[in-house]
Amino acid sequence: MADRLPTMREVARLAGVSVQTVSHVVNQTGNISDSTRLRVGKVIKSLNYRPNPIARSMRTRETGLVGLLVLDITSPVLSRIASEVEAAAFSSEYKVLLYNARHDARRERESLEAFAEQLVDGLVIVNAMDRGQTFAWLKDRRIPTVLVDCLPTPALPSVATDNERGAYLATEHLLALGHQRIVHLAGDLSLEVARLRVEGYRRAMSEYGVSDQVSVVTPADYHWDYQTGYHAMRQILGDRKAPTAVFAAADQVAIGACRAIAEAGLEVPRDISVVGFDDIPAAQFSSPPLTTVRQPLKAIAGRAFDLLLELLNESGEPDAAQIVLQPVLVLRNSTRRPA
Amino acid sequence: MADRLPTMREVARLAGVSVQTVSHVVNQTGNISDSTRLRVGKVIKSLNYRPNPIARSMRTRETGLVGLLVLDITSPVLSRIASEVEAAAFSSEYKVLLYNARHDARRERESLEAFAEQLVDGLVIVNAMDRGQTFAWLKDRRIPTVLVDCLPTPALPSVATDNERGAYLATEHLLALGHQRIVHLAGDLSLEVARLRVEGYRRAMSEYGVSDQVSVVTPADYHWDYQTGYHAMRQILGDRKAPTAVFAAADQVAIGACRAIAEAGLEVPRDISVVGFDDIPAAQFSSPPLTTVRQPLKAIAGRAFDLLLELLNESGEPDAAQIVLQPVLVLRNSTRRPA
DNA sequence: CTGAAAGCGCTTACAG
DNA sequence: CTGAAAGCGCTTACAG
Repeated sequence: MADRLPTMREVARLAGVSVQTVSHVVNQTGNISDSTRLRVGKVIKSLNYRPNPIARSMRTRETGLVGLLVLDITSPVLSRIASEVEAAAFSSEYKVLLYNARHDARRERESLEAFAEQLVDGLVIVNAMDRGQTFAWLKDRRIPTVLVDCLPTPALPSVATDNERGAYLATEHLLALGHQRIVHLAGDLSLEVARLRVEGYRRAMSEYGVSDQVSVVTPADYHWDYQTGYHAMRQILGDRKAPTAVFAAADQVAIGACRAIAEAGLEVPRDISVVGFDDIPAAQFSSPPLTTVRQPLKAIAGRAFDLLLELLNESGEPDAAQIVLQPVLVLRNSTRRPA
Repeated sequence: MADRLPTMREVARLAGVSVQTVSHVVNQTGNISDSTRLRVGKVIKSLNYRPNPIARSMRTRETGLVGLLVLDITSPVLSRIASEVEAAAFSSEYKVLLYNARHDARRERESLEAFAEQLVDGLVIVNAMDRGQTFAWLKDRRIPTVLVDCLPTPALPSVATDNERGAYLATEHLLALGHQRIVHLAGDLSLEVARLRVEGYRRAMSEYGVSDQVSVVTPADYHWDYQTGYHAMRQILGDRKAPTAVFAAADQVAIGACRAIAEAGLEVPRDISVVGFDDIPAAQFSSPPLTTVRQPLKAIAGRAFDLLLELLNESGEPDAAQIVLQPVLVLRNSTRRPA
C-alpha cells in the first residue's frame, strides 16, 4: 500500500484542533462548539476520513462483530436463518463473521475454538452437534452466546422450534388419515433436532397404538439432503413391503424420496403419502406440492439475535432463556388416505 | 466482564521474560532458545493465553478478514459459492465477514461503503448490481477486490461463468430438438448475468433463423426464485398461444414454471419443454428431473479466492485477470421434441 | 539469544 | 468548550 489512509491525527492537524476533539465530533460525545464541529466535519469530508475500526476496538474492547456458526450454509433452512441473523445484526450495526462447519465435526470444533480469540463480541450457534462441554467453556470465557436448534445447555440461552411437536403433528396427520405403516426417514442423529423429530414420531405412533409399526431409517453419510431421501427411499422400496406413508425429517429428504417413488413407477400420494419438515421454498413448488411442517425461521433468527443483544448490553448474568417456538403443519397435496 | 483475559504481558511476567520474547515464541519469529521457548509455552498453556487479534491487527495492519458480499445468501447458487469461498478462506487462515444484500440496492451500497472502513483485508463481490463507479472507488482505496459474476470492470480481476454461452447452449438444445416458439424467462436485468443469458438466447434464436419468435419475459418484483417462474408461467399460459418450450434463467424459475404448467393440466416435457440454468441440487430431483446448464460453482469460488490471495500477497499492481469458466449442458427429462 | 523503545490509531478520564 | 496524558495489547526494528 503506497499511501496510507488519513488518520485522526491528520484531521486534527488540518482542522487545527487536537485528536480528542476530532474523536468527540466523530463519536458525537462531549461538548463541542458548533463552529469547531463544522470545521472538523469539513476536513473529515474533504479527506474522506473514516475512523479505523481496529484502533477503536482496541480501546473500546468491542469489535462490533458477531460470529455465526452454522452446520451448512448451503442448507435452505440454515441459509435462511443466516440471512435473517445478518439482517438483524445489520440493523443493530453489527457485522457477522461466518463460520461454516460443512457438516464436519472437526471444522466445527476448530471454529468454536477460534472464538476463544475474542475477535467477536458475541456468538450465534445454529444446529451444532453436541458440545455441552464446549458450550460451557464459551460461557467460562464469557463470550455471550446463544444457541439455535441445538441441544440446550442450561447455562446458555437458546431458541428452537418445538421439533418434537412438529414431528408429532406430521405423524399424527398421517395416522389420522388412516396410515399405519409409516416410515420415518431420520436426519443426522448427531444433531439434537433430528433426535427430537424421531421422538415426536414415536410418540404419535405410540399414542395411536401402532408402536409395532415404528420404523426409523437413519441414513448414514448424507446430510438432510435430496440424495439422502432418494437413496433411503430406494432402499426401502427394494427391501421390504413398502410403507403407505413416509415422514421425512426434512423437506429435501422428502423431495428426494418422492423422486425415488416416482422412479419406481409409484405415485405420491396415490401409492405413498409423504410429509416433510421445514417448509423450504421448494416444498410448495415440488410435484406434488409437499405437505410439511413449517418452521418459523424468521422468528427463530429474530429472537436469537434479540437474546444476543440482551447479553451484549447487560453486564451482569442474565438468565438463560430457553425459547421454544411452535411449528405449524402445512397441508398440501403429497398426503391422502391410504388406498 | 469481571476478569480480563491474560495478556502477553502477564505471560511474560510469569515466564520471567520480556513481552517481545513471548511475541517471538507465539509467532515463531526470531531466535529463541529451546529452554525459554518451552518455559514460555508452558505458561501460555497454563493461562490458556491467546494473542489478542485486534492488537495484532493494529500493528500488522492486517485483520485476516475477507469480506464476502452476496446478493442473497438464501439462493442455492450463492450459498454454494459462499460455502466454497468460506472453505478456501478457512484453509488460508482467513475469516469471512458476510454481507448479504438481500436484493436491496441500498443495502448493497451501504455494505460496499462499509468496506471503506478497512476492517477487511480483501473483498469478494458476488453477483452485484452494476456499480462500475463504486468498484473503481474500491480500487482507489486499494482494497483488494475480486468480482464474481458481475459486470466486469477493467481495473478489477473477475471470474464468471460464460453466461452468454450457457444460455446459447440451452436455447440451441431446444432449437435442435425442433422447438421454435421458445420463451425466455429472464432474471433480474439489473444484473449482468441475467442480461448475458438473454443475449445467449437471442443469439441462438437468431442463428437458427427464428428471431421473429424471440420472446423475453422479464418478471418484475421477484428474484430468480420459484415464485418468479410460477407467476410468469401462469401469465404466459393465460395470455397467449402457449410456447412449446421455455428457457428459464435459473433452475428455481424453471421449477416454478413447471408447477404452473402442471396446474394448467399440461405436462412437462410432453406439452412444454423446460430448461433451467445453474444445476442446483433440486434440479436433479424435481419432477421431471430438469435439463439445465451447470455452473462450475466450486471452481468459480476457488479461482476467485486464489485471485484474491494473489492480490493480498503481491504488493504491486497485479494485472486484472478476467477469468471465464465454461458451463455445461446437463440433459435430463424436462425436454423433448415438440409434439 | 533476549530486552528496551517506539508506535499502530484510537478513546477515556481529567484538568483547565 | 478543548487539550495533554495515558494506555488498549501487540510487533518491529534495533542494540547488546
